[in-house]
Amino acid sequence: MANSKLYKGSLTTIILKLLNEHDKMYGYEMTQKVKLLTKGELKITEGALYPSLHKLEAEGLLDVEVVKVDNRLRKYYKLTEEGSKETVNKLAELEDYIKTMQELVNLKPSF
Amino acid sequence: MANSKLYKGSLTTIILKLLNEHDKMYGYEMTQKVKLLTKGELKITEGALYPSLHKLEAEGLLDVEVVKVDNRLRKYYKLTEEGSKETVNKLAELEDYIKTMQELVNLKPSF
DNA sequence: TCTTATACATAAGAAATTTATGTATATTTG
DNA sequence: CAAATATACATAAATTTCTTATGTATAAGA
Repeated sequence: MANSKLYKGSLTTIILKLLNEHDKMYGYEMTQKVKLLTKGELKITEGALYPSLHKLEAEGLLDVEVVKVDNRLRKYYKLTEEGSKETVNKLAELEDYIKTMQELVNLKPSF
Repeated sequence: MANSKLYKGSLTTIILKLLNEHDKMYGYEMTQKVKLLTKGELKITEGALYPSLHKLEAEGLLDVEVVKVDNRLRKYYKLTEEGSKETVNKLAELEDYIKTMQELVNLKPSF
């Protein structure tokens, strides 16, 4: 519940990265995966996730396939070709940002 | 003009870090410093910066001192005691976040 | 049976930016 | 010397991107 707040702008990249490695995933699965991978550091809330998925789909970066499992719906998302390209961009962007911020916070009193 | 967009939430930490190393700085100076330090990667816009400085001051994290130089105003900001404490927290928070995100983006197809 | 987990969804509100303007003085450049 | 650029502040409107709060429905576990 604590400080698992996202730095705004990173959620899209997280989604794309997950789908880049997993071929297809559904929303709820993503929330659990991130919780597990980050040991609870990061919590993707459903209120942020589902609208994001819809937006990415509308932009043509994701395709969706609805499947019924155990009498419950699942919406499996996967990257489109355009989505794969955008993933490369977004990951590069994030890594640049991380690098830049890391340099900033590591600056010594001498700068 | 390109992709120098900030991940929302990081500006406050950047300001605090700058003041942690520099004792006192004025707003315009911060924009130039960050541009220089990050080779243009990051651009702190004045529309974001000045309201942030005002907020930090209102919260008691910064003290301000107005000085006239060359017939122009400068507002020098410095950390209060509380501001110094908060700087430690914010930096730790950011480093945690960076670490977590880096682990996420570096995951291999095996995860 | 009650709670928790699974699985989707949306709306209201908040936070933190971007973009667009505005004011004013100083300096550089053609 | 006029015009453009740099310095230095400021605020308002719009946008983006979340959080928080709700809601629906089924399944599983205590």
